[in-house]
Amino acid sequence: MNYDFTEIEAKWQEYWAKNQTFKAENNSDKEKFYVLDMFPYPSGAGLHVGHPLGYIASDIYARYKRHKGFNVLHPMGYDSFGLPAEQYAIQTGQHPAITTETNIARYRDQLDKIGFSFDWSREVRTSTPQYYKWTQWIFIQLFNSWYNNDTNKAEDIATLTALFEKEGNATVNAVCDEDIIVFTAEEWNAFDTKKQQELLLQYRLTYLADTEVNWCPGLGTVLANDEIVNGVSERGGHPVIRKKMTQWSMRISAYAQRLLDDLTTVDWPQPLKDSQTNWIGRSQGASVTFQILPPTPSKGEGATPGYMTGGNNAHLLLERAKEMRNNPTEAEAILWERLKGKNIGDKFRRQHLIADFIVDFVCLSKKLIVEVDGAIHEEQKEADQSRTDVLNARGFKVVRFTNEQVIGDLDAVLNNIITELSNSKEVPPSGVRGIDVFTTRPDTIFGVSFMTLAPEHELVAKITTPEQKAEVEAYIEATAKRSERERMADVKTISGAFTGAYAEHPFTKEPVPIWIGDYVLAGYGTGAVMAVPCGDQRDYDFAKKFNIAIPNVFEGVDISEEAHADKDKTVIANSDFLNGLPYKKAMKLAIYELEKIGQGKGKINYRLRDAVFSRQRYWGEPFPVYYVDGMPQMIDAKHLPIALPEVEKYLPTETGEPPLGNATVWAWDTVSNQVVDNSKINNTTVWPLELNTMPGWAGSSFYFNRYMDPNNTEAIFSEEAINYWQDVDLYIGGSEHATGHLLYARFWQKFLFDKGVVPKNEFAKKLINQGMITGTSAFVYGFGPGFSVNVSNKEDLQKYSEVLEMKKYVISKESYENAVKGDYDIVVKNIITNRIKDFASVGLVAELDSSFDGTFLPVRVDVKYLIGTTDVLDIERLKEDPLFSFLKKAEFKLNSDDEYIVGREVEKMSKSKYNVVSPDSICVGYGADSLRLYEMFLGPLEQSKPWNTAGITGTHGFLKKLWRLYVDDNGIKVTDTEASKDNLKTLHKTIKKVEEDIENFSFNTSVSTFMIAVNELSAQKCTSREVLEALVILVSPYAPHIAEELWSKLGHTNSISTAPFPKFEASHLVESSKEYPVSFNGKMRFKLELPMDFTKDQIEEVVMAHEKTIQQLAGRTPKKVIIVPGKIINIVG
RNA sequence: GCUCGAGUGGCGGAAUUGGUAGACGCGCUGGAUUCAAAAUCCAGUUCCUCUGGAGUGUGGGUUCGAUUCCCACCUCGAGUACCA
Repeated sequence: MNYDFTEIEAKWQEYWAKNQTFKAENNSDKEKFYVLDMFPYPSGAGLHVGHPLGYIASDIYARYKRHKGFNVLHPMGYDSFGLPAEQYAIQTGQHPAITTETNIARYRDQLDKIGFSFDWSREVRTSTPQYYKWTQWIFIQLFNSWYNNDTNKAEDIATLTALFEKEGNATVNAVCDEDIIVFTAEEWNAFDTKKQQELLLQYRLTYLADTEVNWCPGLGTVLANDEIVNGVSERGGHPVIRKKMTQWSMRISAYAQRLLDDLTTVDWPQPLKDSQTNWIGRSQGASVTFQILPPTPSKGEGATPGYMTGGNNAHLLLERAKEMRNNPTEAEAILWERLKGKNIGDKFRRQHLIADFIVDFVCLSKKLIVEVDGAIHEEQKEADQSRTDVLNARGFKVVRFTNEQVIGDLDAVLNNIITELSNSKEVPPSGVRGIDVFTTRPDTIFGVSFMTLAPEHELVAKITTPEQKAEVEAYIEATAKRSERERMADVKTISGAFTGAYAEHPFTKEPVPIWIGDYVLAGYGTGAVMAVPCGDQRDYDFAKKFNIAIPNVFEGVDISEEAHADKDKTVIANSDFLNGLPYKKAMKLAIYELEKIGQGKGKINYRLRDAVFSRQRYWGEPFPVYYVDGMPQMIDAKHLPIALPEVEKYLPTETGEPPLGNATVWAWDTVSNQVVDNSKINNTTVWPLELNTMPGWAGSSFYFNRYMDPNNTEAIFSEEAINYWQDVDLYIGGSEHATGHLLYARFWQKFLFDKGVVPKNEFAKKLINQGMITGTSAFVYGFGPGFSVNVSNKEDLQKYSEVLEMKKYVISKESYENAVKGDYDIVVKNIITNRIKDFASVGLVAELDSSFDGTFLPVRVDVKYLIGTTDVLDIERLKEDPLFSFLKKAEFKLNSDDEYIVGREVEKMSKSKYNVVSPDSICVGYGADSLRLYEMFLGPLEQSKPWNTAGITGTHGFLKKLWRLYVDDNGIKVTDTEASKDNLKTLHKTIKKVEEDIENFSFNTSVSTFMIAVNELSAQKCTSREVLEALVILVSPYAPHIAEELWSKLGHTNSISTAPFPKFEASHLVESSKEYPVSFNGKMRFKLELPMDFTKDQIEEVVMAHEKTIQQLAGRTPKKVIIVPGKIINIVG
């Protein structure tokens, strides 16, 4: 009986499916064990052999744990919302749900063929309403929560409103927006509902806000930071620009510290932890306020600061303002005649830039804006209102007059303006406000010799002096033009400009010049730094470039060449009260002193930003949100799920709204509590629904919990289920999820933990990153058109290309390698000669052009055209493939065996490199068990390693050998004969090693161990049931099909999957003698068999008398003899 | 640049607390079996100036003894990108 893997594997896969062998019970007396694979996105390309690597490892572990008596949860499902299906839908019109369904079916088919022990009754898909009902549910929970810093956890929003009602927000210690206003309980209670909702949004854990987002025009959506790689989108590689949009955000920053701290409590790979630590980017230091000095007469000629009030786009609007000034309307002209100079007591300016608006007239000292409008339309009113709001926010009062008023009754208008002017208080110069900076080195505060603001900093326009205005504006314009990518790529060029303004050093009271420079990022900290050139290389370089002083505040440190950024062993000098103190003490004291004068305090800063949660896409979870007067409202959880609506097309609408804007049935009826036709929107009971959808990471941030009770329709999961399964014991997946999925999932888990929904603060105890399997591409080496030919007319040119077309050559790798070195072998020389003859035959004079480097060209061919597992190319089949039609006429130069051997090179496995090997073809040729063993055998799980199909004959051969140990031509040959000592020794050695290996996730070495065991037992001609029955259980996690088959042949009627793992007994490994290695000066020279119970002295006696020892020593007397009984003998001398 | 990981035969890799470097497999070579091939089995396979010697990226160190520990450097891979 031969090992017929095809039949065996089909048989057992059917058996497992039919008997639900791997169904996990939520009620069990057994100890639980949860093994999880990272959620796959079912892509259209299907699996290649690299994908199942992690699945095989986790499956082995899951099966092992079942043998060890655990109740194992080992589920699988699909993260099925996502961009590729939607992109495909846009191109073809095919509904993404259909594409997704097809892809999943293919995935499932491939997975089934590898024999995984998944509990398929628990399968989930993020794109089904039954699943995303709970994604929406969690979103609502986040909306209804705020983060209380005092209790250090998320709490229901009701506890916050209760506080507001009682004592306002002054005493609330919450994670919230930066720009909150302070209000009392009375004020809160007096606010209307809309105002209250607005204020609450600043506290909610998911909130709607205007945020600078990464907008990707190519994909028509915003992207999270982790979805951008090198300044372009991760998917598709489209450019990304910064844009301000109203978006849902997740207040993940509230959890920054806990996400960092709890990394120490999980057993995850260090590089992964490092990358999260990095991403969170905690830095401890102080925030320090520098007062801005009023301009001194010598510097500013008495000019009042605060003249520059433009916003970020000032440089673009200035031209327009000039133009408008030159072309005033009639009413504007009349009014300006009366306002200009100081005709009515205060100085007015016209067509002045404030924020991003050009206002008609402004009195800066009184912060009064006068606007003259033409005919007023309804829409214009709305726009004007929002403009007024912005200006009000900047402290300006806006009065409006119509053209008619100005022309008709100018005096009344002027009186009105004079009244407003007298009402408004004198505005203090902006100099009294300070610049806030964050620094990690408050100990070096006496080394500050300048300050640098980001060019985008809002203060820049306010403090720049008239003298410096032109330079500063030119610089801002120049940096604005540089794209984000350029700025990132070029960190060497130091640039900046002086604002002309000065700040006051908090301790020395010395003036500190304020510069702007693009090495300061607007998005980090406060967008401003106190520059300490002696202690920071960037500040140092900047100071050198612009000739700014570099005071040294370090004792005994030379800073003539570069800054001294070291903290340890640094002693502070030239720093008043900090003199002589080491770094840590100086830091504490500096903060203490800053606090004393009210100009600073200790602060911890995080790089982690709140996560943008809106996507302008169709194929994602809809938000359970509708809008009343522009304020978002949650739909009650009992009406979930809010199903994704049907749309005509999957593109943004003509007005630029997200694809859901195309839906005609997408409004919320608050009476019937259902989604209704848009035509019913009446803004009283029927309201518009949210048009954005959720990002890809929403559904994958809690799926591991949903698997515990995936079909529950009443709750996200039952309490019994979550309390039994608790968390994931082993999580296996790729390292590419380090800062995306794994950070967001931890965030949601902590939130759900705070809310008492889950019992564990972290969802996965142990995590392993499996390495990549790379492909081995196949190359042939073409001989290109490296000839210079005298071509004088069109006809010649025609002939020239005909000759080139007529014959193409593919040379061997050796010929190629020599040829590129300029060393032409006989084959190449012949080709050249023939080629020249060919040209001559049509009357052309040709000559080899050795300077042309495309003469010899490696070309990738598909690895499926290699014969068997060899490197021999099947030229005929290759030539039939239209993809390789360019080789159709090529003449392949064969070797002496009449074969063409391709060159191989290791590269990433990808379709475009023609090196993809699919698991299906391996299963057909060698079987799933061979594939499983081979994937493990390739090398350590965590490392990346190249795939080479040829090697699979090794594990396949092993399985055949294993089979023959149990079965011969007459069937099963196992007997009840007693096991020999050697049999037991081999068995128990194997049990010990395999158990240790699995526990250490060292699967490659246990495959070797099996091979050794089978080799030994075959040599011993072992037929003992006792030994062979144990062996088949050991092998079963790795090669489950053959194990089941042999198990049943051994007479068992149940599945092997829960058979108890054999118990290791050390007694079988006890040896009576040891073959000692005898070394001389640490080099092993010969071996010596000695009894185990020999003492050191006995060993020394025998060894010293040994003839080989005498020969080695050649008369010398050893200085020392090291003997470690049971280990080694080393003779020194 | 910074952080992390890795460098061992022709190839994938093994060596558990510092104790026989190259297990196991691929490939290759030779042999057996066969009309022949496949399959299977047996033997060999780190290198060299080969009764000996050298050798785990390079150079140094600690040790009786180093792939393993320490220092410096080189190469490759991954992550990150002016984070104050």
